[in-house]
Amino acid sequence: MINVTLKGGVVRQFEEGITPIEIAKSIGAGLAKSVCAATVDNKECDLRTSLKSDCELSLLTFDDEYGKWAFRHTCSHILAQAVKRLFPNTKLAIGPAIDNGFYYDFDTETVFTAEVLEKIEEEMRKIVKEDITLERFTMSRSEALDFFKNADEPYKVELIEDLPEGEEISFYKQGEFTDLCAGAHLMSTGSVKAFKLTSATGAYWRGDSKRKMLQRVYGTAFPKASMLEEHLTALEEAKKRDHNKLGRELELFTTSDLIGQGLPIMLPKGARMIQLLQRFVEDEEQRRGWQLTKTPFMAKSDLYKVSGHWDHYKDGMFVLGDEEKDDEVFALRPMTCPFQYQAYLNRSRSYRDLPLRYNETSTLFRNEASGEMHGLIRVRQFTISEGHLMCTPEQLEDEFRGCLELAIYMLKTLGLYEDVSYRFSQWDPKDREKYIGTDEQWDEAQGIMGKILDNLEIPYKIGIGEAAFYGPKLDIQIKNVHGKEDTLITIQVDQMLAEKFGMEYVDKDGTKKNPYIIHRTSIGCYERTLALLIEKYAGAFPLWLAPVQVKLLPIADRHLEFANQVKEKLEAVGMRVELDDRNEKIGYKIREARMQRVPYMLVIGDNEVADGTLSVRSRKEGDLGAVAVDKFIADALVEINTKAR
RNA sequence: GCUGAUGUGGCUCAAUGGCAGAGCAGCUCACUCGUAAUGAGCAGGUUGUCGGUUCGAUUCCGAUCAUCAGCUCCA
Repeated sequence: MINVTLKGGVVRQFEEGITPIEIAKSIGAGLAKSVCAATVDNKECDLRTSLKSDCELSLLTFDDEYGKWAFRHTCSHILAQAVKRLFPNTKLAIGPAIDNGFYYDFDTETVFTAEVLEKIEEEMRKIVKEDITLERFTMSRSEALDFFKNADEPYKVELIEDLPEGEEISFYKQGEFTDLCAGAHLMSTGSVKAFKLTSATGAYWRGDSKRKMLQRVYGTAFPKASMLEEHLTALEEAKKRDHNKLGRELELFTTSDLIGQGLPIMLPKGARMIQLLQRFVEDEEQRRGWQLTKTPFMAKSDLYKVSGHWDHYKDGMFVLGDEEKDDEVFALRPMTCPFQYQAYLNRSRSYRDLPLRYNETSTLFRNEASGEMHGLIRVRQFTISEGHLMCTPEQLEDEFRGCLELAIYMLKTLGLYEDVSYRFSQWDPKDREKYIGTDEQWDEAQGIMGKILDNLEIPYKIGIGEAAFYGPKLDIQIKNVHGKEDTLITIQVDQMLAEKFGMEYVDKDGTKKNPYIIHRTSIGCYERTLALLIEKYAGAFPLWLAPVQVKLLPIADRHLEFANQVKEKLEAVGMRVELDDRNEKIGYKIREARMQRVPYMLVIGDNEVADGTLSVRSRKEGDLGAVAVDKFIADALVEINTKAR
């Protein structure tokens, strides 16, 4: 007999070898039906695992992260089984659960069009109805290899070949379908009550663009139809916030086939917002001891040869001229680093000059591959709140913290702070040619940065192979409305480029040393940040950022004179005001102003003209009634200056 | 760059191997109106671009450009 500690600290005795599913059944039929996976002594495991000794057991349902994972993973097996039934020649690759769903990669001649996906769904419904039991069993590595060689599943063979010798390999079998698989699964296909295949796309085998492109089917699954329905509705709602749609509707930006891909045109309202952000950033940076530089948009190839960009980044640059034919070749800058270094090199530096903080509102050009552009998030020309900070080793930690605090201040002001996560981006020693510097330099830089991050108690995950070619990064990540993650802000530690450029300072003892350099952005790229703001606020921006803050809505022509007086008054204090002087009904004018997400609509009629008031309508709270003009202005200015939402 | 889908007035969407249509937006006129759409009229298109097949192409075929979903890459 063994003692099993259940939820709430209840200890119960069971026969040795009992499984979590049996324990769930002993507790209740309802739980046995809804349980998806388990943890034993906080280790995730399958419901079929036999328990050999005293342990702590949690039974996980769909409400638990890992339960969800097991549920959706099982659905990916159902998908694979259905595909194999319909298209027996299909070769299977991998099929994991992911955020909000699952996918499975297939190699097949059949193109998975929408109609084919419908057929596959139909077959999946049959498999669910058949309520097939999933059986877990194991094989040795060599048996497993033979099994998949016989089954003519080359991708599975490759996966097993990569596993260490002597490893016991687990399988799950459901009816005629058997798949290689670690991790937990449901007991039977019948539990997967609601699912949907959402899309089919291409995906490289093992994420390697040199290898074959497979077909990836994405789907999602829930225990109840109502939950699926809710999820799909939420996706539809999210689409309405998509900056690429909303930003165009609100006339913040547009694109032109004649100008080209990844080159958005900022329309007056979008340009105004970027100007507001830029002024805010430059002022705040100045307050924090940053000095503005203004450096050229292009340079001779020589500069990039010193920095290493020519060797490591040339494909990503717009090169002007032909290296073979021309005496001099120029390139548009993809980064500001080497330009600001030339500012540092303007004269000899002493330790007294450090830390030296250079910022710049810097437009960059990157020749992104054609399939990678997306709205304002991924573009070929963008403007970044750039900065490079030269300091001594002793100053590094404090200065790094200062950069991080600035970034956090920006995020909090924008209201994005709660939405970000941190990634410590490290190099990949297996991919040596992507980086400059020695192993020792990388170990040192990453060691220092790791220590700083730990001291600052930042909760980060590690991203191997995500470093810049010259050093590790702290990336502040954010997800867009579709759940896709991008880097919003980055802070990097670099101890290599100073040496390459001969950047030195004279230390107290009279010796020359290379400074550490922190590369950082405070608010990120204005285009990308704007995109995230559009999605965050669904276009209803905080008052300080709203391109139009107030719309004046006179009821009839005779109110125009007063409306114009109010307009002048508001503009005199710097407010952004529009006057809707068309011959339209007030309801119509309000409707339009609301669709433009204007924060305050001011209705002006006979009463207002007589009393010198404004009938204030807030986009959030609706009709607020009459307010004296001066009071409205005073309140609005407070709201703008506190950057309150 | 790769896989797949899409491309029809400013926007949302119809239609067809034989004169391209609607709603919204726009313009004009009337209405001067109190918190999410007043009515009437007018105008707006080389069906992304280039080429091919055809008596005839917006429709079929090819190329190209752009957009979307994803992969790879990346701020």
